[in-house]
Formats: sequence, C-alpha cells, structure tokens
Amino acid sequence: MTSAGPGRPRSQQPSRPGATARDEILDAAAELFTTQGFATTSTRSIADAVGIRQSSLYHHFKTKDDILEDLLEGTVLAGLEFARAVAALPPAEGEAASRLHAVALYDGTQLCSARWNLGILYHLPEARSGRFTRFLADRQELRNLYRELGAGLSPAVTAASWQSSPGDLAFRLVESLINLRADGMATPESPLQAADAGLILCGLAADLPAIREQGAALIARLG
Amino acid sequence: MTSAGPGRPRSQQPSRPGATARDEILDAAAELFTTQGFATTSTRSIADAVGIRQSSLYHHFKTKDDILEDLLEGTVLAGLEFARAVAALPPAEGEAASRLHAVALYDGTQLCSARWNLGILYHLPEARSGRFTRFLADRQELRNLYRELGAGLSPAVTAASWQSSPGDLAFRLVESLINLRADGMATPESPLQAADAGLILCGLAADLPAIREQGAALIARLG
DNA sequence: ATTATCTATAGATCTATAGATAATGC
DNA sequence: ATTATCTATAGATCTATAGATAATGC
Repeated sequence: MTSAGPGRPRSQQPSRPGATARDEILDAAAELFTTQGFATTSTRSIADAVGIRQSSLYHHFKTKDDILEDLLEGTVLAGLEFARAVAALPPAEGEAASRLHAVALYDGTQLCSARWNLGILYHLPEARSGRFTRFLADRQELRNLYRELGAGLSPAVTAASWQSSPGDLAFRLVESLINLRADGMATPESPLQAADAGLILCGLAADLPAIREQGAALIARLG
Repeated sequence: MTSAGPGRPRSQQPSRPGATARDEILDAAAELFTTQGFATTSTRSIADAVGIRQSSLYHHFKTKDDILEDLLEGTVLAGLEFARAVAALPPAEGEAASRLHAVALYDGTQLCSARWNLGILYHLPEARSGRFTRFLADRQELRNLYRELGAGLSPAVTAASWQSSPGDLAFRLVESLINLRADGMATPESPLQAADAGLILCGLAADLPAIREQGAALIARLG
C-alpha cells in the first residue's frame, strides 16, 4: 500500500472504467445515483467510491449538480446526434417509416446498453428544475426530431392512427425502455420491440420487415 | 387571526383537501415530493405547507418514510382491488381480452386522475430499497394479476405476438402513462389509448370495439 | 386522561471553500 | 507554474425526541 498524500497522484489501480479521474468520478456517481438516488448520495460517498477525499471532487466539478448534468447529457447526446443526421438526409419517397424506426432503435439501444440506467433520473423532479437546461434542451430537441420524422409518414397512416403524433408515440415507447430496465426486464430484443411497436400501432405491421431492413441500413451508414 | 398554541387545534381553514390533519399532511407531502423530490423535501417544508410546526408531523407519522409509504400505497391500492375482483370472476370463454382491457383502463385512469402524479416516485431508487415492502408487494401482486389475465388470451394470439407476456406488456403500457403525465402530455383519452395499445400489439385490433364494450361493462359492474 | 399542538434541542449530517503540500513539466 | 491531492472547517441544514401546555371529553 503506497501512501496517498497531498500532490501525489493516486497510486491505486483505478477500479473504475475511464482513463481520467474525472471519468472515474462520473462512473461512481452514476452507480450511486441510479442505485441510491441523487439527493441521497453524498459527495462523500462518491469520493469514497473513487478513493479520494470528499473535497477533492471539487477540483473536477464545480458542484454536485454539475456531475449530474454531465451524466444526463451523456444519456441523450449520441441518440440526438444520430437523429440529427437522419433528419438532415434529403427527403426520399416512402422512407419515413424506416427513418423513424432507425432513430428509435438506435436511441433505445443506447438507453439499454449504457453501463448505468441513468434514464431513471429523467423523472426526478430535480432534473426538471431548470438547473439542467442543457440536458432539458437536448431532450426536447430529440423529441422534436422524432415528431418531425413521424410527420413524414403517409397522411393515410397518420389519420388512421388514434395517435395525434406518431413521432411522439415512438419517443415515449423508447423511453419506456428505461422503466423496463429499471424492473430488470430488459432483454437484447427490447429496443427492437419498442421501435417496432410504434409502427405497429400506426397500422404498419405488414410493412415491418421492409422497414426494419431499410432502418438497419441507415444505422449501418450513419451510426 | 386567532393565535395558535400548544394544545389548540389549528384554527385556520384547511387550505388542503382532506378532513383530518393527517390527510392534509399527505396532500402537502404529495405535492412537494412530486414537484421537488422526496429527499429534497424537508419535513419542515411539509409542515410549513400545512401550517404546523415541523415536530408536530411526528404526532401523525412515525418517520418521513412512513409518509411516502402511505402515498405510494395509495397509488396502487384501488387498481389492485379492482384487478383482484376481475381475476376472481369465474372463467368465461372469450372474455380474457376484455378483462385485461378493463383492468388496464381502470388502473390507468387512477394513475392519470390522481391529484398528484405520485407514480414518478416508482423509479426512485429509494422506493425500491426495501423500506417500502408493502407497496412493493402490492405492485408486484398487481403485475402478476395482469400476467394472469394476459395468459388467458387465446393461444393463437399469444403465439403470434412478439411479446412473451401480453399481460406484462399491458402493465408496462399503463405505467408509461406516468411518464406521459410527467411531461404534461396526458389527455383524458390517454388511459383508453394505453389499454387499447396492449391489445393492438397482440394483433387484436379488429376485435377492439367489442372488447372495449365488454370491458366497460366490467368496470360498471365491479368498479 | 387523551389528543394535538408547541418550544427547544441533540446529534448527525452535508456542501463547498480556504489554504497547505508535493509531484510534474517547462 | 500548474495540477491534483490533502486537512480542516464554516455554516447551513435536517430528522427525530423530550417535555411543556392547553383544549377536549369522560
């Protein structure tokens, strides 16, 4: 056991993924926030999990809120960038359904395969409280991109559906994967099922095989 | 302004629904827990909202956790009792779908029409932590009743579906109403849409009008 | 005597800052 | 000089308990 001390870089093997101390802190915080809650997790317990002193956290983050904001941002960023790329494609006849499917599948896969199920913090009242404007804005932009893609579905489909917005329906079904995972019931097929469900509910069950295939091609190209 | 003091019953008009002080406390706590979070809400702020002193809360509840347990229990109890009543009905040919629909609609209506959206606390890590065993047991029993009802669907339907358990699918769709409401997007039709969706995804879209009607009759009879 | 309130407080936190110290890199 | 750590602590909580007090009901 080498002695820790002022100025000495931590000599222990990092037991956490992440090259930097900052990444180790984020990983420890993610575990604690998802298993014990945000307000319930003290900065001391995060520091203990990393193997540093409580006050040393403040060298890497200005406040405890900043740690949460970074984590929330991480849950939405990849999905948002993929959705932006898809939405920026030139319009193409009959491609709307597969585009929506691809975005939902990509996004849902992110939510299910992330190391910690940080999505459960979305409905934390604290997370809505304006302290996390960057995250809230990104999540809203993602939701709007889903809506936009859903609006591209053929008018017949949209009218036939009892859903005012197929895009919003898809967005909600994808986010319900968070609940599923929180109950320990997510499987590797869950993201695909969620992406399918949105289109089935819009009456596109018969076209699903083709939609899936075109969607997968999009993910392969842009993901 | 009459003066408050030891031994004096509070003379103010209760600004909260509920006949008893206990009910006022529960209502104030529900508002604060859903808008600011459980751990973030202090017993002092609950007391302030009711118009009593912080320590007076402890005459009505043993601990802060007990307040939350009462509230969580309240979100699940009516739905559970209705589901028990439906599950206890004698088996009847071809009624499985309408029974599942009725339970989902009743349960979803409860979640959407409750004064506060307490369901958002379900995914609070604190709520899973074994301190709230009664609530957790009731929610699990409700989930099992959904599963049981779903298992009564005709084997053809179950096999055709990509869902391993139609009952569980319905349960999850109903609980996703909590997310919808948290985003301010729930409408009076939302519970019916959620109940429908579970059956549409099981390939029963064509039978929906009849299922709805039979389900409504069950609610009228047992609700 | 019981009930519902109050005042006062013990004891245990918790977040963030101040300032010292040692290693590293220029 | 900069970076990452440490020790120490200010200042602000927060939960729950102890014990007093007044109204109510027997």
